[in-house]
Amino acid sequence: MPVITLPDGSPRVFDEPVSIYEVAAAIGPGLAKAALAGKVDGQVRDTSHLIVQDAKLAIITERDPEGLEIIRHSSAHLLAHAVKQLYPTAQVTIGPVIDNGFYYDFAFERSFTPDDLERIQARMEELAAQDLPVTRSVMPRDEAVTFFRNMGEEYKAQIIADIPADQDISLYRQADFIDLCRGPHVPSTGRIKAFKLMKVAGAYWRGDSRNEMLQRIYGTAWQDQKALKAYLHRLEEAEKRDHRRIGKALNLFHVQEEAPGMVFWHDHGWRVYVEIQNYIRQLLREHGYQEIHTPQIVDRSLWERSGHWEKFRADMFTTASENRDYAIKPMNCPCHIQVYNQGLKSYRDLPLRLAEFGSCHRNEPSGTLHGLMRVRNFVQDDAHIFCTEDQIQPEVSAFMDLLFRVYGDFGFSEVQLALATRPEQRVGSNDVWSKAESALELALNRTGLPWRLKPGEGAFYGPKIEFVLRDCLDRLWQCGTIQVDFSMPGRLDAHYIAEDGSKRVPVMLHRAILGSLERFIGILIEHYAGALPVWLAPVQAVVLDITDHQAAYAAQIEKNLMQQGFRVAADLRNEKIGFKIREHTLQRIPYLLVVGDREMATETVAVRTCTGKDLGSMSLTAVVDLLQTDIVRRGRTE
RNA sequence: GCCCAUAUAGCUCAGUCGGUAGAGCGCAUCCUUGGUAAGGAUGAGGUCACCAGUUCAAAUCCGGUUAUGGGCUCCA
Repeated sequence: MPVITLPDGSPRVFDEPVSIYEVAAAIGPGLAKAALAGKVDGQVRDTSHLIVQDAKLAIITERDPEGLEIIRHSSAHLLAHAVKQLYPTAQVTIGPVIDNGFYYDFAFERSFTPDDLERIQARMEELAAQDLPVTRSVMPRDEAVTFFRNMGEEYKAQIIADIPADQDISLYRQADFIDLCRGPHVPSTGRIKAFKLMKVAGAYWRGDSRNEMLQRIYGTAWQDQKALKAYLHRLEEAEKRDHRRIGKALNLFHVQEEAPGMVFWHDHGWRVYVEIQNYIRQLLREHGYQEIHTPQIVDRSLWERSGHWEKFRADMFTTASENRDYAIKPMNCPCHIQVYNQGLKSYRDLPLRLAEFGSCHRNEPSGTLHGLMRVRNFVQDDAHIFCTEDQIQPEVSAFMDLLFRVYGDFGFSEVQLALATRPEQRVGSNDVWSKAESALELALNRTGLPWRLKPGEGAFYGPKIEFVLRDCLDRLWQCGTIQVDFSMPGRLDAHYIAEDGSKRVPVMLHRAILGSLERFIGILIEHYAGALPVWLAPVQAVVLDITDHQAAYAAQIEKNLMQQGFRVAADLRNEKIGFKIREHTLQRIPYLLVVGDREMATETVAVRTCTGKDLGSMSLTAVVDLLQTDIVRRGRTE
């Protein structure tokens, strides 16, 4: 006599064990039709699941997040079903749910082509239209291994063999297709109504590059066609924001074959770069940092002592001259320790904060390069803080204050924080690790913001905090970091004389707010869709004459604003005003200053914004105020 | 680095069955002096990424190289 309690608290009494479907049907035929699964005492189950005892039950439909997840999971099965029908020699492996969709990895003797994808999609649609019932069964583990091995599914058999022997294995069947799966799944294939196969890609068996390469088919799935269309539309919008496309359209930078992973910055892109650098430079100076500059090419002996030559040689560019080997620096810290080591340091010198916009090169694998986001040559807003163990917490807190200020100035209001703690392989005593970890924890708690713990994910040389930004398309970007380093100062003989006269090794904090400037600019371009705020815009205003009667007046305004430090240009071409406005609007110039005979007579300009708003005529002083206000506000909307 | 795809004019892209290359935008010249997202005419511009091969003939078919794109892996 199970009593089922529904989410609104109302009880339903049944005479005998009931399935979730039957409970839904008892509530109403509409709900029975909509039910995808049920949550029984917090556990998501198939609609066929039999409830024998009193339980809390929530019926899951496509409107619930769990419902959508089930649809995606079942879509992966539908994909595997279609592939097995069309290509019987393909072997199935795994097919999980991912953000916005699913994928399934197959082992197949040849590559899937885009044509195959179309055939598979069509077959999936047929199978969905047949509304095949999906049924669950259970089998002992060893039996399941034999079962799949007999079907020729070696990979599945391997997966099952890794499951503890005493555990039963659940299988899901739809028509002639049967797959190992934890479930739950939709009651029948007709419930999968909106999906699209997106692409084929290689993926290693069990994610290990030593294993064979499988073929992964990605798909997206939604509760209905409308949501699918909205998602595909979002993808198109994201593509329009692609920084590579905008970088070309706005003439910001280019890359070419002869320098893979390295950027040729053009005038307008470099203006943004320099503006950001100067902003950070000024801020660091205000916060007690010293800016230094160290060599890019350094003898291998330094990299041997730092440990890089042994561990990361393949990732460094090297060069040689007169029988000496050199490496092009992949990071600044070993050089910063060389600056620290000039002159004996006292505890009174600490904390010592050394910053550098150092050009670093890393020989990243060719397949990972991606526009500005993943490059081989980059500059970070990098700095190293040399301090005592007791100074870790105040330094980290001061850094975080600075970081939130910077992110705010760039228009990012949402920042996620995470603390990565000691990994298995590490240097330094447990005492020192505990001290550093609790210092970071304290600094995190001081912010009053939630943060996530990533146990074991710290570097071998110390724990770290990671800062992740969310952009306007809800994408996440890890930019900032602060890492405690117990290792490198000692390796490179950094010392200070403590209060008691003893010689000690300082702790080093590696820290960056923006990370790679190249990547950060890529993020900004996509975040703003190229329409950078006035303080960063390569050209802040363009003066446009209506006819060449006003050319001299327009040129004079351009010169005036330029002399006041603004980035302006004049467009005096013999073109219609509408044409010029269109062009500069597409170039995302924040303000267009139009001058005709009327403006010339009254010594004003007519101001139009990038978004098409007409601000009317105003004097040059008013324009300066307008620009100045925007620049001071930076990326803050309030 | 690995898997798949792609590479044609400055840009975005067509190019069928293998028969010596096309559009729009941009650029140049001329006309037009026009008040808030494209005025008109004419013209120039390509060793079809690179290297080899099949063929009477290759942008097109085969192989290789490089780069790019999407993933995987890596990320001090």
